[in-house]
Amino acid sequence: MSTASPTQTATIDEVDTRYVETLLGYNARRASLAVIEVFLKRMAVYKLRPVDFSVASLIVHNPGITSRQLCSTLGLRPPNLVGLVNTLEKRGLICRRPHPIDGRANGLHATAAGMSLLKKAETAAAVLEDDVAVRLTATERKTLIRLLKKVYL
Amino acid sequence: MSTASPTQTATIDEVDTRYVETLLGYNARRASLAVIEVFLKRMAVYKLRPVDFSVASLIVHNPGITSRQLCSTLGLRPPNLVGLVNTLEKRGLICRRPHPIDGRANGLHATAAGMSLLKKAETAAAVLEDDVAVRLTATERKTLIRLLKKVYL
DNA sequence: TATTGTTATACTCTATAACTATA
DNA sequence: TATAGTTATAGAGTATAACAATA
Repeated sequence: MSTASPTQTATIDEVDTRYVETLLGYNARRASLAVIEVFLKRMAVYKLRPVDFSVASLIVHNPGITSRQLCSTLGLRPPNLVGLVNTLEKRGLICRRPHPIDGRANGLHATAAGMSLLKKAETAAAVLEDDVAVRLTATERKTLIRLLKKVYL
Repeated sequence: MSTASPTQTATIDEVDTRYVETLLGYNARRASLAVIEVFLKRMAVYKLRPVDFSVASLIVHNPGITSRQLCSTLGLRPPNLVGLVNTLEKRGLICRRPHPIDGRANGLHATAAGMSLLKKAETAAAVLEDDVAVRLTATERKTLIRLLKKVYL
């Protein structure tokens, strides 16, 4: 009981976040945004947002991948991918080629410039992820990624 | 070298996602979106999006908290919080009261209806998080949350 | 002078409907 | 009839600038 004040007009000196911090969704979102924030700053020099980087990287590692396959893999809507691919193409990083089997589709391929940029970008990504995960040991980081996959895969 | 095809026109049967899946940022974002997707569906009955839930819950657990404190805690911009608080107030879930010390600020308080709704919503959140984390053991879930905090705190 | 809360507003991100060309 | 890619467009989310009231 003690000397309880009349609840009415309390002031909060330090916000009690204990409840929300028990939630997986809350923590996953906060961590995700923390990484993205650093990503945006560090990768600005390459003019690559997280989604651009994912798209370009998947094209590099999957020569001939189609837009449809990119959408399925990354959970994007086709109309929202068009602009991304157009921009990457205009920058000379990728090119559309006729699909060898399906006349409706285009195979997406990285250009030499695209492969060169992505190589640098992937190195930068590794560095920034090391920085973001500085409070985690190598083992903890592997564990974290393994457990995250169990949530969304 | 085997029978390598002229790289030019390959088709991708299965997308190779091994590289992006090594990235903490990629996995954190995918997991976050997976939880949010379920959250939106299950909490629609309470008309609470993740951000509404976080705001309302923090008000319940911190009677008299100010908008400014909510913004700092959740990483929101003040102009974007105004509408959220207005909506919660119009729904009769919270109320603004004059701040006991600072005449510029309002103390935010949950109404009886607000506390009642949040009690139900927090129960529903616990259930949906159990479902989302069904592939994780209780220990793994605790570990996951602990490691996520190491990323953003 | 600095801060809280607010309005107005712009920008980005995401979603839906509908069209074309091909399967 | 179904699917890949695209266009147009609407909606949601997030950002900055500027103002009144108070510290």
